[in-house]
Amino acid sequence: MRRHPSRQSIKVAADAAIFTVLDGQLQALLIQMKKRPFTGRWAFPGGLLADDESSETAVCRILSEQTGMNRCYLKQLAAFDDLERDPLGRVVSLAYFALIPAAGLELTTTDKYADVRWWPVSRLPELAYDHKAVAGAALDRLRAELSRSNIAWSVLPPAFTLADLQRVYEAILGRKLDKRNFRKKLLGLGLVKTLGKKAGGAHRPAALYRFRSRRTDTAI
Amino acid sequence: MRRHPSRQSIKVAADAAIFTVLDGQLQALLIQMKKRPFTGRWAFPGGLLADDESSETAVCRILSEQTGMNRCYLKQLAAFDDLERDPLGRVVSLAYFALIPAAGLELTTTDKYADVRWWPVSRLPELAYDHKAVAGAALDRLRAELSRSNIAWSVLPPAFTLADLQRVYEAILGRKLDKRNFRKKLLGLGLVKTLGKKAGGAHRPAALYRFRSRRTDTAI
DNA sequence: TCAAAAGTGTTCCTGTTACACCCATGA
DNA sequence: TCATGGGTGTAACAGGAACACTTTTGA
Repeated sequence: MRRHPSRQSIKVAADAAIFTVLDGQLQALLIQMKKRPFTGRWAFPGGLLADDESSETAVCRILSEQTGMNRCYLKQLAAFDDLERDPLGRVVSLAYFALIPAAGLELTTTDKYADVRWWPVSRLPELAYDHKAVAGAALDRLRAELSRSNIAWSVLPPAFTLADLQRVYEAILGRKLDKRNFRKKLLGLGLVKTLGKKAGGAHRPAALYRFRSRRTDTAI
Repeated sequence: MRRHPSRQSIKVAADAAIFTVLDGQLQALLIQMKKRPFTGRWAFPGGLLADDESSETAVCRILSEQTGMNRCYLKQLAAFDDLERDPLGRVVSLAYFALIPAAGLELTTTDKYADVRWWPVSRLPELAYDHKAVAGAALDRLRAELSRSNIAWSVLPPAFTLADLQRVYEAILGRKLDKRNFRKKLLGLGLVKTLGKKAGGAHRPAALYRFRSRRTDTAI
């Protein structure tokens, strides 16, 4: 029996698990809650959808409001719908994830939140709602995408060295990679193209590369 | 600005893309709509969540009501939330998918629907809502799961031959597989265990196998 | 004895891993 | 001249794909 569908009182929210590579570490963008019952806890940015908004539109608006972040390419992660995930009422959350460059992003939040900042994923604080599960799923997915797509591109500037790229991979995967194998594979994929030389630090300059295609596509 | 969240009027539904292998073909379970504007069109079983139901509970209830199907192990596919996906109002759909045995399932629907039946995925009728996109995503996912998990188990009886298993793989993937490679790989995985002999048809009897573990787990 | 499906190995190719040394530069 | 990070090749291995004949049975 369908039970009073016209009186359904479930709300729909969107949450965003945003990652970057900063200081050689994979980091996640979290906001600190003010309102009860999660006062002081950290959470992924998120909020309810407007009636005339798709979840993807909503998550972009919410990110802009709660973190100061604009423009991003998000992918849908999953729906989270445990009955008890929000103690204040029944809310189904559509979670998105993305990898973005931290450089040039000025983090600012509203007075509804106490703070916004990057947290290394290896040392996340206690999270509100069911965001620990969201974080786990997003991390798994991000790592899976890394080998299946060119998602790493989104975290790098237009020109970069292969060592830069390798550091991004290592930060996301959380383990060291072999330099020769990494270069062989990446160059073999033909996704990057060499440019000139880098006036590098105090040592031998590294070759600079750029991506052949700039879009973050699924499946190489 | 969050726009009147307390007055949000989005509804949440769950849809189920159920597949089986029947007559050597991959088939999908569809119901035929009566109500406008999709009168006569076919759709995946689905409906609104009750307030106290998780989407997974809801999809099981809905399947039981609309198709007569009980007990199933569903996996979440994705959320579909185009603003225009339901012409009667804003409905976000959480789509699930599963592979089940057709044998022993008596298909029955309610008077809200005109019919329920299996349709070969190679010749699906025109679908209601955005169910064409749901079907595409479910098929992609089903095929991906096939090589990553033991999902094929759910479509087979307790005892089966390797030829049976191969036919299931071929039906789902939509292409022929090499017999020797298939057997080598499957036996190498150590997921199946031999039993006795089959009093097969008019020819050499095939060895029977059973699954070592009966549960449909992700990742072999 | 024949028709039909069951069963069986090897070779090739490709992609992944492990591994150590020389090069170019600025300080 | 030296410290530092940049850059390079090869051998072993594993997994996937192609490919054809013999075996067992009931009719």
